[in-house]
Amino acid sequence: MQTVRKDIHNSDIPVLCQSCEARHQGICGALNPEQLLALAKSTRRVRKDAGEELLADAMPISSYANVLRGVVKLSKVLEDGRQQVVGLQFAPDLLGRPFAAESRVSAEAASEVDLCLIPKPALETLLTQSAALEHLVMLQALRELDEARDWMVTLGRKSAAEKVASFLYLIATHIDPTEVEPETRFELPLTRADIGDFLGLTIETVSRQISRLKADGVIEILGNRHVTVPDLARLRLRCG
Amino acid sequence: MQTVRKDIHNSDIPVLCQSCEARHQGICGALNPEQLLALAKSTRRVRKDAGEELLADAMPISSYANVLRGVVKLSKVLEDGRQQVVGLQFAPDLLGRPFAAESRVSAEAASEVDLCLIPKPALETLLTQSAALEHLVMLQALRELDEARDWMVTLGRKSAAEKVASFLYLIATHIDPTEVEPETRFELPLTRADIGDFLGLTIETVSRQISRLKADGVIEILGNRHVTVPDLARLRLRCG
DNA sequence: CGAGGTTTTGAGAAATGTCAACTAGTGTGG
DNA sequence: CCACACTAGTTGACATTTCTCAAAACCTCG
Repeated sequence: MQTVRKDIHNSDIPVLCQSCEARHQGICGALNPEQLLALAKSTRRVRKDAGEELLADAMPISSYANVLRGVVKLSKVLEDGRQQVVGLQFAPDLLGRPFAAESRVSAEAASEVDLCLIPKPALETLLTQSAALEHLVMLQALRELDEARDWMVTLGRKSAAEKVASFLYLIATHIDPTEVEPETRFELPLTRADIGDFLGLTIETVSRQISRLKADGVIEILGNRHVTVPDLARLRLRCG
Repeated sequence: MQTVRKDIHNSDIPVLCQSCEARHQGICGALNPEQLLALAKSTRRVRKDAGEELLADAMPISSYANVLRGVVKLSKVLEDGRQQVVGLQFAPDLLGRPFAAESRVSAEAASEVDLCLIPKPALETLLTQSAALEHLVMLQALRELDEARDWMVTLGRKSAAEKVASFLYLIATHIDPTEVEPETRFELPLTRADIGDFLGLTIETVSRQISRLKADGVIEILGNRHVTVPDLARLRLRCG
């Protein structure tokens, strides 16, 4: 069987890629061992601290990157400084807009993140060679489109209370890439300011709604960031 | 030269496709004459009136469709009935979520529209055969993602006045698929209720903001739908 | 011309934003 | 290891925006 053969011939697979999330669920899963080996020659693993800028709006892109750990915040800024977070990326998403000379968003490490940098030409060469890879990239784009549209409903039609509940639910269901089940305990990867920019609310309104959820027993909070959700269904009910 | 040859051999191209927008700027441009001919055998042109439902959320999809004329409204509805328009499609967009068994949005003709229906299996067969076609479909998905993210900024961070101005600007720049320049006179393809659902506002707020733009001389309105924008730069300024 | 639906306008209510003060974490240097 | 300083988060009072409900005006179409 193919899958067994693959495991037996694990030595074909670059060491760094062997346990890599991107190979199992991310775009590298589309590559055969030779392609993976060729790609691994030009990739580079880097760790970024929370707050570091990864990609600036309207700046030329030199690299794509697989998100291996942590959360990346994608945002757009109006001339007068108003900011909107337009997406979050979790492992094993591919970071960077394919087939564009420059980014249309800015990307920032929301938490500490590990990235696998892929030089732009390396990925684009592979994309022309592998229809399977291009297909996976398209599927990610379609998934991000679905997520963006879901979020538009939250931004346009939900109350502040529903927005905050929706955000917490989103994090619970996405924070752990290896786990299919939502998490009941997690660290918030975003500051209150970031949450506000994601939800189209002020920092104060976010804080008040979190306090309310806490008072109502829907969530527990330890320190500022550590959240426990005793009953996910109850949180889900608050999402509108 | 390829392009000249193509024009000389126009007889290879199905009659209905010859003047079709989708062949020039849409996804059919990726097909060679044989593929186009094969596809044309199973496509069907239909006209839909404003308000007709084209695709229901969570319903199985049997067809894709090229939008040839008019405006299609994509929307999502919350359990309690709150609605959010998550996108508008203009000619020559492809309607329908590729590689999904069911739609995640509902689609409705916002104005009278002409569609070229493509049976799901026909398009999906072609997609596996033509990397060029899949590439165009991906580019449309990426463009829609960019548009969705732009709109998230409008939904999350703009005032009601800026939202309405942004909407009018969007229509002015997209209503005519053959024209690169924004239009200064056009028919609004959406009712006030639809505009409200697109902007996350009530019908009354939309109306008030339109009245304000009219009073300020930024736009002129004849009847309920016919809009003239004497100075697009002035409208652009109101978009925030 | 009239009926039905759509749009506009007004007045008051509710939600969210703003500004300011206060509190609680977090990290650093003695 | 503790104390201090700094940043992030919370809470309160008030302002502003947007929503809600109601009525009137306006189109569109038969």
